[in-house]
Amino acid sequence: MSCASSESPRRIALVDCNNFYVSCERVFAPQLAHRPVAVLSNNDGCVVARSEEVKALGIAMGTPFHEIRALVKSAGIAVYSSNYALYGDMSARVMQVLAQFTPRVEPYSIDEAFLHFTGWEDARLTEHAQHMVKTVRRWTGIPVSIGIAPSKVLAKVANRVAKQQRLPGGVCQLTDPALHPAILAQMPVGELWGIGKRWTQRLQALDIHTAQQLRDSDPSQLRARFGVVMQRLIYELRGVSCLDTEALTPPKQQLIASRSFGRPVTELTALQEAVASHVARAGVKLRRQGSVTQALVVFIQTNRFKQEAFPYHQAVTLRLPAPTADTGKLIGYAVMGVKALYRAGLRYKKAGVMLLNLAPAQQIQLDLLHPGDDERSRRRMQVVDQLNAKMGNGTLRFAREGWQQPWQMRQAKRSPAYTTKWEELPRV
DNA sequence: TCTGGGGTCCTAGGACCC
DNA sequence: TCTGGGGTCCTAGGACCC
Repeated sequence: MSCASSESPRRIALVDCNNFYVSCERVFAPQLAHRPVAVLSNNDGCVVARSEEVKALGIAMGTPFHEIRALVKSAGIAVYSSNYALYGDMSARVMQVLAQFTPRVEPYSIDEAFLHFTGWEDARLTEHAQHMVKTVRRWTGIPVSIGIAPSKVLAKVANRVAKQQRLPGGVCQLTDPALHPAILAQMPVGELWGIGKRWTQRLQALDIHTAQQLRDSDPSQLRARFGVVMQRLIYELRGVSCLDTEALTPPKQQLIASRSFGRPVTELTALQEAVASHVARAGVKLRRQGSVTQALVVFIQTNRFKQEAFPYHQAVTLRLPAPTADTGKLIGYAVMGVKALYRAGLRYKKAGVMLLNLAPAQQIQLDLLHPGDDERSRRRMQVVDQLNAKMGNGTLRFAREGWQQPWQMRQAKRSPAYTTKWEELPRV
């Protein structure tokens, strides 16, 4: 196992946007401040973001929306469908502001980034971070919290402390090891970054209940039981940085595009349309990162929550004769895959595709019998992508994606794409 | 009626090779 | 009568994350 050898100790800040999706909605709807606000997952299925007021009402992350309809009404909760055009754009703005404070920004998710301040004076870090919090708020409208520590896992812990205890300026600095035991002893082991449900149960069975107890456990013993990931986590808790600190996000190795349907789908052609449109979305992502794919997985499934007479959940993997980034070719394979999977008489709930074995378009092995995408194909896809980027998604699409698309997901309460569509600019 | 979508890393075991 | 040992690659599945 390779952990950081000690030159100067690492200083890692985790910047996390508070209730990110809710905060994005509030930026353009100031009347929502201090009101309970919730944002739903795709298809308006589950609650995926909650304002503090909603958390106080006892609504858990991931609660199915239909379970809380009554409460939504009685408590006057403002509910929104997910608006990824807005959240993605706001995320990019926040990251851009953060980049002004250090060149080493490592985005981790849509609402989080690790920033590297190794070599800075500890005495100046809190103040510097507080300045970041203020600047992000002023320039984007998004509130953030920051945790600073010698490792990523401890930076996560610090961030949680900053949020929970509402520390001044939204910042918690845990660079002094003397502060760690008291805080880790208060923290249930299951709330650590990297410890999920299963591991929590297994750790508790070993009488390890708090983060401090895990920190004090024997790393090699726990490695034998849980694997190297757990060993690294223990070192991270001890302030020894073991996790990668890559500044560059490497290209994805696989891409998934899938959706639940707004209502059950029974027809083969409708399933093929839906899958074709998922392929088109995956294709855009594929080309954006300059990759080609060598294998395609298609899957369709019935409603897993329902007692169906015939629960059906099947996938087929298609190895492509030559690597490609051409949506047209991929759709051709995908609709064949759907046909092979399709059983008449079932009510399908969800379908999707995965692109696997991605490789850089520049470095593919050439095959005399199965040449890859030719120049015409590349230029065609380039035109499609550019046009859709300029005129809006779906402006130019493949006929196989269908026109009416009655299977589209529900999105009844979506706010406007305030920042990415001219027609939807906010009026002042 | 209604229950999201998109990722990563690690490990174990089988196939195959020398 | 006898039937090794070690390496690599691939895949499936399990764990985790937001």
